[in-house]
Amino acid sequence: MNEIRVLLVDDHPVVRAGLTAMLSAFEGISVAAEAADGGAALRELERLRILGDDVDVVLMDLQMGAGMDGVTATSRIRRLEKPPPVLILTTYDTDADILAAVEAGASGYMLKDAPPEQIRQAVLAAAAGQTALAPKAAALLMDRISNPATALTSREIQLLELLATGLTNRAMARELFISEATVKTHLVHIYSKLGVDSRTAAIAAATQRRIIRAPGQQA
Amino acid sequence: MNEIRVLLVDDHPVVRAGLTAMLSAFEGISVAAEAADGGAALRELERLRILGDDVDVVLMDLQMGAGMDGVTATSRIRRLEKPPPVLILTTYDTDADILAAVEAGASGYMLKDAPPEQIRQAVLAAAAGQTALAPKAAALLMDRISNPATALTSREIQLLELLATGLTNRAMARELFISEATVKTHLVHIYSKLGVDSRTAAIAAATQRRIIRAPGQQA
DNA sequence: CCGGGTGTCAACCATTCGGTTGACCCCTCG
DNA sequence: CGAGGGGTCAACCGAATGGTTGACACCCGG
Repeated sequence: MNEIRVLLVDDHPVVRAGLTAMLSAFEGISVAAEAADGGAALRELERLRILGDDVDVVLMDLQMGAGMDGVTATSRIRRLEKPPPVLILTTYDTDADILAAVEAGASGYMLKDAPPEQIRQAVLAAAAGQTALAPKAAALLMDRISNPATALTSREIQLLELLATGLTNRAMARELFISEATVKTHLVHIYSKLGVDSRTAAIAAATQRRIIRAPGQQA
Repeated sequence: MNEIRVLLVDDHPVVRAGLTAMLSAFEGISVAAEAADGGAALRELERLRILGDDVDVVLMDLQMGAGMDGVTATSRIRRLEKPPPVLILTTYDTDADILAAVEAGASGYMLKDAPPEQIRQAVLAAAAGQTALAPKAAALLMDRISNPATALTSREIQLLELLATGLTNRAMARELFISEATVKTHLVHIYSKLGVDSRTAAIAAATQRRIIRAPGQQA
């Protein structure tokens, strides 16, 4: 059978080198190209397509130091014609990251500290059109379905992230291009879902449950 | 001349593979051993010493999924007899990370997104007993020396910790057996020292600089 | 002994925040 | 097509917060 051709997207040369070494060591997998950010990834895909030389799986990091981030890149890729499956391979497993990735159209979510064999399995699954989820990611999505009442929407999580950076309602409104009234509405919903009654308590609860990352934990 | 022998400490197999591939490609550098966390690193060092086969540089990640973290491991290593230089190679460049690493006795601080050549230079510098700092790390240390006026009092830190749990001023006052007025006074001082102007921003700033620990952030 | 930092407290005021009600649009799913 | 959920917005009110000024007591070190 044909080799599975992978496009690596990660801003760290070290990680790209590691994945290249790791994946190339496996039978049936080869690294077709690398990119340091989302924009470069899209250009690579375009270039390879012109060569009639498509990739079977995109292996994408979420956090990029600069340029287009992984979520944006994933949704862009998924809007191409006949898009390749995008397998997220990242460091974190917070609700916010997982949800954003899945909503962007990722077909899998793996963590970088996974053993090589698991990463290989995930690449094979993605190439076959299946999904491969890290346990935390799978659990989160299951919980979403069974218990959507206490689940925050992605918009609410987005707000929560801004909240945790210390922004005022007005600043968040400007950031999200919505009115201050809407921000307050969202906050009320967030409070009730988290069982708190103030913004600081919401931050505490959200970081505690790892719904968001504590500020400073992020790139 | 002799090869520079490196001990890799990183919890991600992917990163270890990448560094091994990258460093081995350079003339004069070889990877003597790998470890997945601080404890394993110390055991590796011990083992290699018994074999009379010391390493020249320890390349250490700060964030470990489990086991001894990089800062602890660094200070332990530096307390050995004739300790090898420890070069931090990590993802983040927050104040707290850099300061903790330097205080633990690291002889360098590099970021994983650095180009291979810079990493090579840093390893060579560390092996030669010199220091190698990423630009942001260097800038931070300079700033610390010139501007130490941002130190919080222990009472203020105490308040900050309560603040991060989401308490109101009244609740903090009750907790500390002081009046609400005093709480507000402290808060104003905290704001000015942290360069913020709201409680949520104070939490963000304080967790970012690891003046306090984010609630529930222990992994 | 006095200056300065720390911790404490009070009164005041403008702003923001928390919470509610009600409303509209859009999409999806039954 | 209708119901429901998500997202958006507005107006309102009481409560909390932020910001200021001024004050007092304590302790340390010059």
